[in-house]
Amino acid sequence: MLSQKLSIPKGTRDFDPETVTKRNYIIQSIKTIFEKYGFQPIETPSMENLSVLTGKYGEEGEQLIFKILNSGDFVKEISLSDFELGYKKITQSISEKALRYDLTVPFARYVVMHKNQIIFPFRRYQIQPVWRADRPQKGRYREFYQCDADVIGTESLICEAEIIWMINEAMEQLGIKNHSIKINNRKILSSIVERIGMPGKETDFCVAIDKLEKTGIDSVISELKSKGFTDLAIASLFPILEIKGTPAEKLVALKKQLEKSETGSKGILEIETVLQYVEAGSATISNLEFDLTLARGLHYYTGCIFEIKANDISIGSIGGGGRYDNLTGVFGEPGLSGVGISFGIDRIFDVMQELNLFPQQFKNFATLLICCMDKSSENFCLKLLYHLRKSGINSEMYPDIVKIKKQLEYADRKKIPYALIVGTDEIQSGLLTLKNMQTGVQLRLCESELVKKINDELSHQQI
RNA sequence: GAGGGUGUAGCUCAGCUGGUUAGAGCGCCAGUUUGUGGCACUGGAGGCCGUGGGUUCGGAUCCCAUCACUCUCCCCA
Repeated sequence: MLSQKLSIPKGTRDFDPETVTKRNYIIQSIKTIFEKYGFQPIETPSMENLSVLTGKYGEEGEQLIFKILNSGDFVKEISLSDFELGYKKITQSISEKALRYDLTVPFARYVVMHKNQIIFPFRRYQIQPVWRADRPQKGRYREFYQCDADVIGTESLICEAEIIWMINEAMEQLGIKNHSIKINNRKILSSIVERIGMPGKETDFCVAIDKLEKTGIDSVISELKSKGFTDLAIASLFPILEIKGTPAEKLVALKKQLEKSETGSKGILEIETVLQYVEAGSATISNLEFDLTLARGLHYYTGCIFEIKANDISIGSIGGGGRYDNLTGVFGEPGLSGVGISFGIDRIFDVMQELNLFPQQFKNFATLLICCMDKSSENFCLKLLYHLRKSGINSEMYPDIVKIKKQLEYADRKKIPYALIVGTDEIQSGLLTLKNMQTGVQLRLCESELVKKINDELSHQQI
């Protein structure tokens, strides 16, 4: 045992080469789709001024923000009386920066700060880690990546439709076949709350109803009761929640229930329009569900909301988003409407890993290993190495003069498909020994034949 | 914030109701093969049994505390 027990902070992870390669595959796939839809990348700092983040995520979310201790003597500003005012007051004086909690709020800040140079409607994507001081568990980390794409500066519901296409394309590309894309509308939810006579209780309602699928009707009822919903209100909720069928059927039934509500009708029209747009541009998306119980926690959503679920794995949602009418308002720039989607790539990774959806050929990086037999052959090998790399063959050379057994074992373990054995025999004859590690077959070739041979075999494999 | 579970070799774990040198599989190293990997065989290294205390003639095993990890709920990606 080593002298010290090393560890990393709870909820964080080291990634080995294979894992990073797989993650990059996911990121690259999503990035390609974002760009295909005309989204442009931005990046923002890992840390924001604390004041940018506070007041945006509700009380629960606020607790989960990782704050950064001020540098230097941060104690000198604190007086004894500050202590009596509690930790919140102290926090203000010892921490003025924090790690970003999501990508949407920093994006809103970015939009306001750069509004004069941005071309609206602004389509941006952003793929960066975020941090939450949450308690880790399955599928939940304290450091994880989000892949966000948002359009800001238009109210057009075409953007919602495009987001649905993108989700669909991403799931298809990654091979997550059994998934659901859920859509709902916050306006519909508010009008339901209104209709059952509980205005102002929207947040409580959303939080409770969101769990319907997971915990069942009884626990939702008891949660609503505990939040002060009357029996009458709960009873009048049933006809609405019992609406079933295709999205179109649900909309018809819901219309009857909410016809008197202006907000409700507007929400329904929005959903209808989005569905119509989705179909106008492509065939029906069969995984798309209109789910009245979808609520989503973030309180800044005001219109359509989305969620992506992988149905084979119990891991929570693998992505979500929605429309927010006034996100930049808190930064002094009202009237900008936006809509966005966020993919949780760490969860997507877990899902793909469990379902074995990653392509197999990820394991090898180098295509060829030069096994150099003796000190006097080194210079010859180095020259060869240079030429091979220049010819586009990913190559490495075993850096020490050790037994060939050891060098081949190295190639084997790293899944390098070719070994090139070079010693005095090869140098004298000019014929190099190429070994195919999979078949064990060895050939004697000159250098130009070698390059051709490898390129031929590789291109065959890839087809 | 509330509640479970688990800490023994690098990894996955066994070790029953306390009993002498703490085990297995996999992995690692070496050899069988002085220029040939995977397979097989042979040998080897590697453990303050998470930490501290208690009960006992005797503790990996029982009791208490503590720390770490993990899972569920809350909330979220």
